[in-house]
Amino acid sequence: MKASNLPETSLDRRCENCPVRHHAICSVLDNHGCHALSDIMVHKHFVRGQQIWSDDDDAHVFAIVISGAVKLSKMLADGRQQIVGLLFPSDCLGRAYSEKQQTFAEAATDVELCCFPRQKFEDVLKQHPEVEHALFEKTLIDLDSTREWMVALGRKTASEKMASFLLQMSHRSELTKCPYDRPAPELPTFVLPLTRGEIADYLGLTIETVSRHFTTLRVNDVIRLIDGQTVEVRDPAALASMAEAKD
Amino acid sequence: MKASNLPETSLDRRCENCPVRHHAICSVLDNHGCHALSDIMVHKHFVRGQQIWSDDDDAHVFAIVISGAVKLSKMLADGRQQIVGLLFPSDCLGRAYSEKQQTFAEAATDVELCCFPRQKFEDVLKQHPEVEHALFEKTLIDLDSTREWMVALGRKTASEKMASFLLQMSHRSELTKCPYDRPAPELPTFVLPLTRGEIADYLGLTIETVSRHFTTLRVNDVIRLIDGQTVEVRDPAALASMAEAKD
DNA sequence: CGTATCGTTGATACCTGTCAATCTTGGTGG
DNA sequence: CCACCAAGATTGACAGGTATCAACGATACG
Repeated sequence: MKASNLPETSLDRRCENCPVRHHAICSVLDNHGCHALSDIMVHKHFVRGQQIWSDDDDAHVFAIVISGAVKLSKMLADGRQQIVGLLFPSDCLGRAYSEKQQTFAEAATDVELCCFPRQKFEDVLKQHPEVEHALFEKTLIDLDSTREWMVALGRKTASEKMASFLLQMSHRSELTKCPYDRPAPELPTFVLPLTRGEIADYLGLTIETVSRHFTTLRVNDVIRLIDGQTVEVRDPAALASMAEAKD
Repeated sequence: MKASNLPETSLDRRCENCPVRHHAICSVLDNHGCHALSDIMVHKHFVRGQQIWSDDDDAHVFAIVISGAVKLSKMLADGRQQIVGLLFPSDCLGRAYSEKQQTFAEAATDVELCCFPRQKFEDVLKQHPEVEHALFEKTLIDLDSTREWMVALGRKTASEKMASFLLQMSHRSELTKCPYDRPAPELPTFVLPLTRGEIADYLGLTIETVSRHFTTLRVNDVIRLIDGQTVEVRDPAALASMAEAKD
């Protein structure tokens, strides 16, 4: 799908009502200090598959994910692709202090972003060191999880990668659920934000291998595929043990 | 090799004479401001193979690499290992703002470190925002190169990985050479800081595969192995083209 | 209802891992 | 000085996991 340089709607949404107000880096600001950000903020919507920026675009935007999922990817000259990061609500999007983006960014689902002009955003970072510090800590956590994923890419088998991925998605979906929504112990269920091809690009596998392992997990009753995108984890313990050791 | 909790010599070295003074994060401080760091600094030596900290150690040390190479790695329960980062002079070592290390750190060669107690180092970061900013920018660069390496782990073939690794080592060695040392155009030559097994753990391959590809590169006259650890790149262009596309 | 996209399944090939033997190198001690 | 040994590196034979190529099925959409 094609990118549009000037994406769609621009809502005037108040920070006080923002669903990620208390989880994103702006949580270190009080409502007054938050004006520094809200003054330069623009909300934008992207539809599934829409490019947010491309590899060699100038890095003139910085954003916070409000809803949906964004995939960061890199490509080799011959088209092989690797997804190097998945971003969910409250995560930050964009490379501060660089003139160039180093990755592609694409909406994996429909996405709502809180966007800032990068230059102005960096001015805010300078004026509000506590925001820069929050962004720094988030970056350190990103680096930790990126390194964790390197172990999967370099050392895990296909089925271990699949199990690790499904666990990761399962945990991520728990975070966004309100605990009061699930009073009783149910089986973890979530909607995959990626197609089979994207999962393959995330795991360093092919579509066919991903599909085959979905089938294996299904026939072994570890998961149930409710509609191809919706996964119910029927045996969380099995999935967890598969993530680190061969079955 | 075993770790020693209190590594060896503690030199009293002046920052002014430090070989990484103008490349590490302390370069943003003038000689006066540098006292904040030098007051809490201790130089330590580690021999090749010595553990600097282990996976579940408390993160009570932060350091700058002065000489040598450090490998950061992660392990799976069954012993499979993945090197997630290589650190060279002027690079930073240690996880700020975390109580726990998330990786192993081991001296890949004999190493000299400029060590700080983490808590005191974080105090310096608080008092000198320009140092925290420098560390933040270094962390962003780390994240960029980590993501770049994910592409290699997930999507490149063994020979592409080998070529990428050798190019990376070649470029890194150029950085540490004084330009005046090599007035004439010579073939790039460098000493590998890693054993075959460590290279395998970095590339997500086995020792045997690494060794076979070294042999292939040698018989194709792309590289020359001077003594097993010392590599002369006889055909840099071929190496560069191998790094991204199958031969 | 045709078409496009995505996903599944099958047959086969090949790259890399595994297992094992041999070679090289460096260090140690008789 | 040389024999011996340990660790690392190389090479070979073989197996297996994943990629590749291809066909088919499912779903959504106009």
